[in-house]
Amino acid sequence: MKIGELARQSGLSVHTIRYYEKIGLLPYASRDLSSQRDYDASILSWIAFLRRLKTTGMPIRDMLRYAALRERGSGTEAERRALLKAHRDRVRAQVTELQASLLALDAKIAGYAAPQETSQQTCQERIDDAAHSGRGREPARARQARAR
Amino acid sequence: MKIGELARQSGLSVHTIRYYEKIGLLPYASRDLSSQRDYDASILSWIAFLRRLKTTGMPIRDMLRYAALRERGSGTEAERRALLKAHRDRVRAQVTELQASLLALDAKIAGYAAPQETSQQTCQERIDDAAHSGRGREPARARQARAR
DNA sequence: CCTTGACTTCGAGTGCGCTCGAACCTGTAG
DNA sequence: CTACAGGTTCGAGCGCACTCGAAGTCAAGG
Repeated sequence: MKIGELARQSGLSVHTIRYYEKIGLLPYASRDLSSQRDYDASILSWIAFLRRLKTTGMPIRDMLRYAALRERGSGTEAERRALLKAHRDRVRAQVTELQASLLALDAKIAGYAAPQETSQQTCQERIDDAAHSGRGREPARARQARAR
Repeated sequence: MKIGELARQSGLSVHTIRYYEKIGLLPYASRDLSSQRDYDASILSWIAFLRRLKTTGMPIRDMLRYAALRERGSGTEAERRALLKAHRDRVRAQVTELQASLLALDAKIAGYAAPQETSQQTCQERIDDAAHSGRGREPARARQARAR
């Protein structure tokens, strides 16, 4: 499988695949006669796993640690396992945090009365949301910077 | 409250507070005689809310939209509500995805036998993890780039 | 009077994870 | 033969969200 095909099948861009190889996330791919990368389909499951790590928020430098252990092969299982366990714990904590935030968001949304369903405006400011409590400050100041 | 105190109480750095004001996430703070920012304690709940949005992965440009609506005051409730609902849906989807990933991680970890508890090395490679399946590729290539 | 420390503005720098473009090579189809 | 679709390497650039440093102001304490 050449790089374009792998890109199609894996969902990574060709650029990203080469980038991943360069930094060591993907093993150095063997090249054919004209030095084009030739991939085995088995790489797909590794990429899928990398995607899992990525979507769960693992930084690349940690994926690199795992990838290096994998490259080293057997004898590194305990370490890989420990790495994943630590990551799993972080993900669990993150899920817990997100769930708490969901409750907070639900409450906040409920605070903004229903839009058509019941009434138009009720007790929004009871939840918090009081931006204008201060004195008359500079009204028309430029005050934008980046904010693209 | 001066900026240093707000930094202490909010957990943001002084630099970040000024940055947030500059881009419009925090309202322009009134200044005292020597043009030092003077904050009302009520800003703390707004910062706490911003933190919620941030920890749930909302990009700053979206927080800016919300902040702008808040600044405009009443009449923007429906829009704010819609914004939060859309965000909540994304967070929910993310939680679902993370939970699926947790299952995958659990399975992967289980694949790496127990470290002391049962045996030392069992059926790791059945799960996937076969880095070395190819031909003899360049063994000692430089191949590091960034990877800080 | 002088130091200290907290504040001010401004613009530049950082770390991450890509993303892109330039310049070049190669195999196949028309 | 030529065009073209793919591939190659290399280094530069980008978007995000800060983070920092320089140079200056100001009020209170010794």
